[in-house]
Amino acid sequence: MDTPDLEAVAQEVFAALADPSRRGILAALAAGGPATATDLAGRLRISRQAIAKHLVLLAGAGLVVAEPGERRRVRYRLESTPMKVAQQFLAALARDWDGPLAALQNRLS
Amino acid sequence: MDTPDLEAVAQEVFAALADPSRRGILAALAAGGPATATDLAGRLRISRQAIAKHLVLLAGAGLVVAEPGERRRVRYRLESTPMKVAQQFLAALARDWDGPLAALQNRLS
DNA sequence: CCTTATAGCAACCGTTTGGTTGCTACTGAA
DNA sequence: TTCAGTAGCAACCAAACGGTTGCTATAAGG
Repeated sequence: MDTPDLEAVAQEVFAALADPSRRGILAALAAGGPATATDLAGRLRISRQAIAKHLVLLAGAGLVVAEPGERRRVRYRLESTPMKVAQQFLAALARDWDGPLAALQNRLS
Repeated sequence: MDTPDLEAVAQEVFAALADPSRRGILAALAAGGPATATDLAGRLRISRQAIAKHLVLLAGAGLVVAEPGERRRVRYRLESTPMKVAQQFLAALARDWDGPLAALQNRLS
């Protein structure tokens, strides 16, 4: 209802952002724009397959979308909306904690 | 650059919040106030030692602080400040992604 | 003293995870 | 057709993770 699968999205975003390699991929995409797994493997020091696995996870979390391009190339583009959901989740959590009457109030906006 | 050790704090918070048991512990603390590991083990369905390990990790992330009480009891209390840091981290990330100029600005290598 | 209840270690175990290597399939150019 | 480049799939491996059981130590109450 008020908390649909917001927690599920937040969990996936947290798990995705908890890994340094994944954050490196996201940073590379943010710095250089959409790129392929092979391209990303060239910039980072891990193999293309490892990148591909991370991209699958990131796509599962919605942080990245696959854009099939010409000549069998697949470019990945950043998507910021799930991160905003996670941000709201954090804000709601912090709000509940800071209220010393958190146990009494159960309302969510 | 403009990313101090903010990323380190964010990583620990993300890793801590990615686990359902850990979120359960935090929810229990938010609902019932500060509690001991033994007390938490009674509410959740995992052993006290598992709780204790999670509390060590949560304390490492700063999400929880240990308060030694009377009779060798140790109560754990929530701390929301590191979550606000992670929130800022998410906000900064989303801001960079959404700005299509960010790619050009960071392309100075 | 003895009992009770708590916290802190320390192994141990099954599963997950991050990463590698190797192979196959498809596309476009020489 | 052959070749170079890229994506996808599948094992495989070492390390980390979440959780358990078992033990020790210490503090208060009988």
